[in-house]
Amino acid sequence: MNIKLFIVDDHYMVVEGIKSLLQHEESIIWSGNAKNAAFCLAELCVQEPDIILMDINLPDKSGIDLCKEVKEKYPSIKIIGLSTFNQKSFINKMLESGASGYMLKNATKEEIIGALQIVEQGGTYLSREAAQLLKYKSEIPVPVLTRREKEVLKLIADGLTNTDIADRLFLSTSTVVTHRKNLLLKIGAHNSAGMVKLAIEQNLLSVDN
Amino acid sequence: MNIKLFIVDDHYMVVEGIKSLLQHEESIIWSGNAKNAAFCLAELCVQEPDIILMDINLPDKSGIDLCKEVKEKYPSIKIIGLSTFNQKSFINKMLESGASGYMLKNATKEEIIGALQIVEQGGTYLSREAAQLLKYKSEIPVPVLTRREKEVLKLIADGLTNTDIADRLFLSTSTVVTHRKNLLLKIGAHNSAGMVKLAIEQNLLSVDN
DNA sequence: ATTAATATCCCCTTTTCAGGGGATTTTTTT
DNA sequence: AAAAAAATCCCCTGAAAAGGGGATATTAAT
Repeated sequence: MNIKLFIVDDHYMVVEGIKSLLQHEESIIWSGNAKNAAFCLAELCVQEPDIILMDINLPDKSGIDLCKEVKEKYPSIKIIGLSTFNQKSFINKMLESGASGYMLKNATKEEIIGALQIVEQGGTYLSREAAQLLKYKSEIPVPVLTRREKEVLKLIADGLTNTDIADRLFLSTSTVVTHRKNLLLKIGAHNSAGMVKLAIEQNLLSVDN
Repeated sequence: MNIKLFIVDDHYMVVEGIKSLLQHEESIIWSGNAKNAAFCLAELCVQEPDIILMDINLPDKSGIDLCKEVKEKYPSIKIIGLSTFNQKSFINKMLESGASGYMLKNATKEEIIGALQIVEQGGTYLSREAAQLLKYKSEIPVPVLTRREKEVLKLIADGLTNTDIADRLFLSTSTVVTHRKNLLLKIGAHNSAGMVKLAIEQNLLSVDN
């Protein structure tokens, strides 16, 4: 069974590497590649592949959002997330967005081919590392924060006092304190300093880098 | 002038991609590749390349440390850091460790070749993004923390109180408070919550993920 | 040996936060 | 419409942090 493969990744050397690794595989047909989400969507109008290897960090849109969009418009296309990050939150988000797999960029040629075959047959592929990560951390649920809680958390992490935050959000200080308490409970921290770190680790908060 | 090129990266598709992109370049000779620091060092005993493209996140040792080690043992080998991260701290550390350049994995074939030529001629290559980053943020020096400050910072971020930290480190609470004040000053934060986020952004603190 | 940097520790005051309790109103979900 | 969730706001208390000042001892660099 031939698999038409498409790659979305702004890392040319990754695209070229996969092409090269798979060039002698007769069951895999090169469908194309795109360096960002927009080009990918434009290409899919012309020709639908069977499987997309999709980098999760694209320059113009997250792979997670692109995955959702592709699955809505082209439900039969299967998607494998591709990343250097072995983080549960990314893995979960990709799977929840409709991806059929998650592969790290350290995958060997054999692993790539194996993943493609599993996914083409309707299965779900997780790299060894990804599977391991989900196994050990599956008992620690990531808390669900309300919209307001997220706002307050961000401002706490920016170093604002309760009074500052109240002014910023046009609230009473009491309200902010309540949100802060709820955040501490949900995130499982004893104080705000510790909570900021945990929130970042749980991907509840993003950092500039 | 022929350049003997060696690559250190655990991402097979990256290695293969670069090989494939450069296969028709007559001035570039394939010296070899290694998937981690140990294999790299073993290969260098046998044959010295002119330039090493070195991933900064290796499985067994950071590229920064490997860079230092290689420059000490083989001063004539030139090193270009290779990464998906465009972060000032990584760039600075690689350059300080003796690297002659920093390249992102989104580099085109032309950019790779250009980088190799510049570095082979004794210059320093920075990708556009890296150069841009250093330009705009060059006025914000990353603070240098003392050994003790780093210890205290870590424990603050773990959510410990001053008293807890003092007990942990066998110090007076006053001492911990002094370190905490100095950290706030150095990192430019108004309180501990904000400081934790800034410290992570400035790569003064690492997070589990 | 001298100087500079780091580490250690203290005083005081004020501000801020965290813990515990409570409630009503508004919005969303069923 | 009813129930659930979110948002809002308050009371009190004590703990903790932040701001300002100071100092000496130890270690590292010159």
